[in-house]
Amino acid sequence: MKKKILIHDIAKHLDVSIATVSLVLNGKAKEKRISDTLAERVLKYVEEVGYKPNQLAKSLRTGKTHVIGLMVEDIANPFFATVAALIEKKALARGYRIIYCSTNNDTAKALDLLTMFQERHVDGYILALPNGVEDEVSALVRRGKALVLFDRLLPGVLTNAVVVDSASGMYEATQHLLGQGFRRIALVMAHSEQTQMAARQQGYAQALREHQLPELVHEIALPQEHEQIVHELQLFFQVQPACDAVLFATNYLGVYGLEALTRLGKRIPEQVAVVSFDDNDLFRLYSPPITVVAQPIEAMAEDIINTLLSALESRAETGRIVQLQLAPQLVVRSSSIRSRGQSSNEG
Amino acid sequence: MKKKILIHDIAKHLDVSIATVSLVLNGKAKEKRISDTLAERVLKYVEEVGYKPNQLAKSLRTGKTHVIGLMVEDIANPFFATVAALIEKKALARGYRIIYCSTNNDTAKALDLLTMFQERHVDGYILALPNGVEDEVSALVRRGKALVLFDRLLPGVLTNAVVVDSASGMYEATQHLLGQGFRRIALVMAHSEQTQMAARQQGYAQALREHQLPELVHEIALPQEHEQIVHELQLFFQVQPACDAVLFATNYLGVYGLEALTRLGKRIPEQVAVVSFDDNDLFRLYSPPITVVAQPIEAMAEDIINTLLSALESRAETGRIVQLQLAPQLVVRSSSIRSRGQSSNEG
DNA sequence: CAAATATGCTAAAATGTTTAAGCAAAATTT
DNA sequence: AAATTTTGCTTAAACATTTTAGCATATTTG
Repeated sequence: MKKKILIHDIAKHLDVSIATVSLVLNGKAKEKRISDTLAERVLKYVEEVGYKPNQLAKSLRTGKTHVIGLMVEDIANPFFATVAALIEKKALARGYRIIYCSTNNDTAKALDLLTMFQERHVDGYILALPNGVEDEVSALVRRGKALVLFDRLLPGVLTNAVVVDSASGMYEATQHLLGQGFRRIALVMAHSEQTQMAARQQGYAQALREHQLPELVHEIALPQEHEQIVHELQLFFQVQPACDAVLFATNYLGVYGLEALTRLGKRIPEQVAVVSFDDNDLFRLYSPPITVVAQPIEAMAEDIINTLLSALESRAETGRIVQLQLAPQLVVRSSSIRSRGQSSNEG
Repeated sequence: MKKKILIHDIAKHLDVSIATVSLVLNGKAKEKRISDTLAERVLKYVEEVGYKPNQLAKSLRTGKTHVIGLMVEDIANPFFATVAALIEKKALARGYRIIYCSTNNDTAKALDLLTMFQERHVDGYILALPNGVEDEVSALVRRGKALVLFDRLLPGVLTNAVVVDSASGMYEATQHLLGQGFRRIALVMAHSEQTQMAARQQGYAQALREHQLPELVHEIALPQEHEQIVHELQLFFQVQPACDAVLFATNYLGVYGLEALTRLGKRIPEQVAVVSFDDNDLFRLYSPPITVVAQPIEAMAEDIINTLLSALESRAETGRIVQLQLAPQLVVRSSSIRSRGQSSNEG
């Protein structure tokens, strides 16, 4: 087992000071007037023996870890998993590592994790949070930490954010159903104060209001057992037989909803038309394919990491706040809704 | 902005030495004969001002970070995402943090990430690796690092591992199809030397051999564009019209496969029966529901973290190697296979 | 009562870097 | 030739802890 090689060993072998080696390695050779010949000798030897500085020591001294903390609702949720995968990839390419955690929408857990991120001295924060952590996040903002919220905002916290325009996405989806002739349109959403949830309901409500139709909202309390939720939805669809279409506010609600409808033997869209927020494999390949409000995941990831990195790099101009609102896209899939006999698979 | 409080500040305020505070905080008060009264005073004041030791300094000094590096193939793959979420949860409960990364089955990226893990001084490694990193992993094992492989082994590397018995899972699945009367059974797998892939093919091959039936294997080269893969599968199913059933070796291949079959308008199971390794929402809710070889994800996560933590804690007995092989479960879903009269939504 | 032991704490080294400040020699200016 | 500037490097402090070795004082033992 070869001993770990230190900067000290490099210096000794080359018969120079530790400082010299460090300066060369950090690209400050010119600035600090280390001669080119020596700088090259150092680099060559470092390469030769494969010396890698101890990151812990480095971080302790500089206060930078090159680690970004990413907090999502649930890493097993395809939306968050995909965003996380993309962010990780883009961050890695820019020299940053990601450490990610799921809050499961639990305020206490989110607080714990925020503390953990601070203990780990993450350089920046990317956060999709439950409500109830406003104070802690405000404190981070006040301390000038690089931070960007995504998916949802935090009421009363003014900081960088990248979100999707949920309201107009849901408005469009509702309009689409109305355009297809549906009149009793239900909305299934998570019981939550989160901003994106509220916006989705708002978009739905507005479209119905414009047609002077009543709202039919069902809120699911979370977290709950899978089986429990499906059961609750089955009951809802039985008690609410009048509804001829349903909107699901998130992809997991859509999945549960399809399961409930399948169990009840309801035919889609003849008995109930279905539209969900968020796309996924199931909706795309289900028969009939499910129309969705798709989020621009790739663009979100790009915007998130860009916003964070520019916040990180421009330590000086602390005032700057970037708030981006991206447009979701209605992906209409069941072309044969309300029309019979069409058996074509559209592209 | 309040200044960060240090152990030094605590010591000064209580008029004791830094060493005393540190010893008390690390539970060595008794051992080092710090009086109970003083120990309590320290703890009380620490609590009062909310002092938290700097983890970087601590790690630098002790060599422990309480961080575990988890490497998966793709965090956006539901199997890995779920395993990751469970491991994270269990690790957190035992005082460890997880930092995870996706290799995308890219050897170079995996090597990079292994280096990154070492630079970050992770205490332990949980790894689902592509081939080609045997030497580096062997080096880690030799250096006595706490490590556990999962999902797949690494040829020639003898160390802790938690895997599923892919061969018998696939054998059972193939037997199931044979029992249903299918005779031209194809296997779609990823082109890869990975042990779990080989085992899956082997299970399939054995079942066919026992019935003296020919193998019909199609290997997909990865990584490749989504669209490209689906297209390739469409071609396969057109060129291979003789096959009456198909096994997919992973969940993402199953998803692509369903997409290809849907586009070709093939009816399942009348024209082609489908079984996939790995479960997911799509297979469960597809109509008809898809039979799968489900992996015991919860048990895997539990075994993985237990194996790792005991490796971490028993630094002494370095010889001990734990290799677990878990049984997958065939979940038969399409009860009506080979029976007619499914009046489905042909619209 | 001297010697040995126990008690309760502290000084300082160690962890592995970065970087501000500074110093001698060489080069340039006056 | 003295003064000044530039060059090329080094010294040592700082980052925030843990932990070994040890030092007084108090207590017990012989």
